[in-house]
Amino acid sequence: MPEGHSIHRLAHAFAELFGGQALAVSSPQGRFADGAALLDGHRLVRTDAHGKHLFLGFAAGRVGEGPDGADLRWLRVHLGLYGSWTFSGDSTFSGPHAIGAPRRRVGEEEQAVAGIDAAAPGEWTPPAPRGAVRVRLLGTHGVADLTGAAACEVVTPAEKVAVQGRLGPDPIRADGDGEEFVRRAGGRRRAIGELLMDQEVISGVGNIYRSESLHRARLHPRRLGRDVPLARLRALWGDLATLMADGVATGRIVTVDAEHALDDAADPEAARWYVYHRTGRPCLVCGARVSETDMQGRRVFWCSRCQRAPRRRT
DNA sequence: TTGGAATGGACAA
DNA sequence: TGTCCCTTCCAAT
Repeated sequence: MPEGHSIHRLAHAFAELFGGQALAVSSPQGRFADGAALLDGHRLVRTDAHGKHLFLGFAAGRVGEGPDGADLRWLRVHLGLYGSWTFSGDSTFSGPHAIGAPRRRVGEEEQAVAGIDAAAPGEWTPPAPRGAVRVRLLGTHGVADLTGAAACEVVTPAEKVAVQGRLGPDPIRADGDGEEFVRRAGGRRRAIGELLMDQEVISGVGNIYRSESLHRARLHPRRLGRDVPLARLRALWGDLATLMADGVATGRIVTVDAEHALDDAADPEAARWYVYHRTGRPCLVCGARVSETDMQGRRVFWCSRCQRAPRRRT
């Protein structure tokens, strides 16, 4: 799935494209029909993102049926590994684009959906759903279709709070607390490569940011949390905050500093990432071959020279 | 035509 | 630890 930066971009996109509008909510696929009925005709009034969870807040009352009230109905969406949102709309919509599509090809960007021309306002009609669309949100000028999500449900404000309470600090959020990350990761007997992927320790980090931030920090993925000095954990948090904020701004994960970027036509990924999906290729910093191993069912990459292996414990 | 793999995670044993 | 779920799409048959 897209990592945390994409979810924050989605929260911004929904606020810009649909904020304040009463939306027609449906489930073309049918598997979310009950949830869609709870939201249909309600105004989207808030959006939020925490880690990889997207929250869309709808006013409790339908338009014209009494006050909105303080209570919101939140649509909680977790894209999982293959979920995606696809947007399209008229010429006043910010162009048809998909955010968070499954990235079959590594390095693929958020891309415009081909073959859809922007229509003038009033002449636009929503396209037929493509694929198994779990939820369709239809506004005045555009539509957003959700497919493949691992989680999609309507929750109460209290339930939203409960979900967030289980999540670790998010480096992208204003309330993201680096010291909380240090507390949750420091002293732990688990590998730092596992801790970074544990959403209760830090939320929003995915498989690319994991390998890349550890390389930038010169930390081996198997180094135990308790063996990482607190100052280096703080630095790791700070670097992730910078990298992920950049990801929110650009929609791309780019972790290679300019001084290390290669202009190699045979290896276009070389300009973006130090080690991710670069097994056997030279490290951009030292030239040693990039290594790969499995860590809890996911691939993790590192440079065997820049990131020294921890001493074995028995 | 089939089958992995893809930037996750919940749950059972 | 393993299993399962959700969808897409390209490489290998």
